[in-house]
Amino acid sequence: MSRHQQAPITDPKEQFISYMRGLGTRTVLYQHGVASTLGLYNQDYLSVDILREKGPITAGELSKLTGLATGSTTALIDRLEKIGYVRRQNDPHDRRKVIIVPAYEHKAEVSHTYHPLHTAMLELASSYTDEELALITKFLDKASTVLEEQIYHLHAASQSKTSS
Amino acid sequence: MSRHQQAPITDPKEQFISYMRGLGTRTVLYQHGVASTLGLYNQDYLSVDILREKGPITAGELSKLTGLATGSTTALIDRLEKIGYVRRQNDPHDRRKVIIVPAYEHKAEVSHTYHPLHTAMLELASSYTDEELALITKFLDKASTVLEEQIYHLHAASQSKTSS
DNA sequence: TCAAATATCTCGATAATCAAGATATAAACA
DNA sequence: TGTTTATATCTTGATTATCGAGATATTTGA
Repeated sequence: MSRHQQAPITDPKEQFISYMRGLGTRTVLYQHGVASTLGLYNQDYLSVDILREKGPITAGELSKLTGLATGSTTALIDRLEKIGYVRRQNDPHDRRKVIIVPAYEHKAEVSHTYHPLHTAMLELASSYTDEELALITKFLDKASTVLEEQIYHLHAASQSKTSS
Repeated sequence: MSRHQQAPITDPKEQFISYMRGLGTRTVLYQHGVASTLGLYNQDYLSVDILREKGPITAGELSKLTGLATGSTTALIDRLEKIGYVRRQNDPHDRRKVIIVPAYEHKAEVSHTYHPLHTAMLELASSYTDEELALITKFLDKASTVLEEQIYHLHAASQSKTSS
């Protein structure tokens, strides 16, 4: 995906931001591609990704994180449960809550889709010194924190919009 | 979004990859949040993003990049055209082709959603020396290239799967 | 104890998306 | 030059994700 002819960015910080955006778009497209490869809808694959990171969470938490209505989340979980990617479990502390437990580790096709990017990223990491890699990793951590805050504010804004 | 209790990652390269994944998930969630704020479907917002980077492209190219069927792409373009985000233009070199021209720059609400993240990223960039920022920017460039290659391979695989 | 709040699922309506097909145009071939 | 094949985009009917409202069960707070 080539960039069209805009005014060339000369400020290093603006250039940095432009590359962050480019990486963002490719990330989304990559995830869509993996979802399609696995025969999953985009939100289904995103949920797999969330569960991979967070481990077992409630249906309601998944609904909040994905931004889906609770009914859509139920349907999504049904789909994932049907193909063996998750299972539902009762919460012994709160009988209203349903815990969604990831179960896709046993699914070879899931790790199979991760593998090529994993290898390519290992190779990219290998091109840096230990110090450089540490700097980059720390940067990724900080960038993630920035995005989390932005996501939080977007949600807060839509909450207050809803109640007004 | 906190990480659940996995075995702590000790290898720096594996840690790097883990943070890349975390950033990826937040990126997708952030984009969904912005789309929702703008009242756009996720694919609509992604298309705005693609057009922002690539400038005017044909309907078919947009279909390929988003992975949407051509009919869905037509409907998507209809929606964006309806709210003034894009306009259709004939290609003088090939009368079959329709060029999709971005027109959302005039839409204040679009730049308004970019603004908070832009500011936060400027601030993050400011915490680095010139050399560090250059290293990070170059890294982002390379990571994007890796993702592009992976996207390409995913598409190639699904093409060959289709024709078999 | 009762009322209010919370969690998840059910349900009917809306609309995105798919695949097949239609139509116009361009490229390739005889 | 004319015909056949390929390409580009839109149309169409079917499928299904998603929404918002509502139902039911459980928990919390007064």
